[in-house]
Amino acid sequence: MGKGVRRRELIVAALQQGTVASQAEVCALLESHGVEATQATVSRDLRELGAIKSADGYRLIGQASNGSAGLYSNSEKSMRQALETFLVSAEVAGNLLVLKTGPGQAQVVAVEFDRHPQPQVVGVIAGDDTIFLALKNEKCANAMRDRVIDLAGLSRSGGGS
Amino acid sequence: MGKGVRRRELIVAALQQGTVASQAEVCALLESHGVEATQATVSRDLRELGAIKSADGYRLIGQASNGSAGLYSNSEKSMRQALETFLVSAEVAGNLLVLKTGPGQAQVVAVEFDRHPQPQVVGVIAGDDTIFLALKNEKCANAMRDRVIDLAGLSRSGGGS
DNA sequence: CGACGAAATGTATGTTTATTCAACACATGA
DNA sequence: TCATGTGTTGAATAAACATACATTTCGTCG
Repeated sequence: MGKGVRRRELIVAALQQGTVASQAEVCALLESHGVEATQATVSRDLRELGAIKSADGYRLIGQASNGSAGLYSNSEKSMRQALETFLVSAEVAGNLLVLKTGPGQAQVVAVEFDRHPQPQVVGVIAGDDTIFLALKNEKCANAMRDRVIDLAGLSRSGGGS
Repeated sequence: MGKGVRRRELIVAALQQGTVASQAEVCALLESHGVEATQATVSRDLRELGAIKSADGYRLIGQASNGSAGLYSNSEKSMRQALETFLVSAEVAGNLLVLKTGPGQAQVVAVEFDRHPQPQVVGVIAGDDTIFLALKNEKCANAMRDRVIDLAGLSRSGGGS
């Protein structure tokens, strides 16, 4: 687990610093920092990080306007804490991610999503013990579920049914 | 010089409308509008237009708004007023249309949708500042977003974060 | 410990995008 | 007219990217 985090931190740092033209370039950069990874892994990382590619190269969404982007920035601490404390389950339904918390705790968690907006999250609605997250598509929803479960420290097996 | 203008207009329109996943898809779209072009040409056009590609597909940065007049029945007057007053943004996610309002205003707007039911709207749920509209499909969702934005008098810029 | 399951990653390969190069269209000027 | 230059495009191809599947890693439980 920890190994991948370091790699993504490096990727985020690289993208924030200057533009990177290709995934191969990212691989080289990583290697120069002592982290080995193949293009395939970088491809997956970039998708997870919500990177976009323009004619200039890769960027993180909101990079220009918002200095603190990136999935693993320290601003995520409160998010993690909220999920660790309150999240009971996370399940995908189409492009919706449905989060369950203990009674009366949904708002607390939802506020974290409001506070740390992410591009692939289109909207959030919270009831008493349930949160609906509208994601851009089903893929995003699955990715977000995995991340949320990871942050909460839940096992990914349990799930539903 | 000027021949490709029509083609690029079509591409811009397509990108503003909804997500396009690949350049091949753009080619197909163009052909359906009677314009022939190969993937190579589309690749050049997209670079020229400053398009970016994310996991979701192609987008334009700095999208310009495109005014379009509408015909709206009298019964939609209160709807229009509510949207004009309260709507902040509207974004599609799958077959969902996610509307954002100011704090505490979502219910007011949602009530309008309840009051003026439309066949393509399958369901409505509202939180504090967010409304989820479930549409029959993604196409309906896009159409409804355009309509709502138009009624509210918003430009169709944003997208991004 | 060994077996198992989940997650992460690499390899190989398929898919998508960018570029090279030749052909064509159109304008200009001798 | 013909030669020449400029710009656009398609076909072929190279480069870049994504993904299916196999492998490794790591934690957990007997």
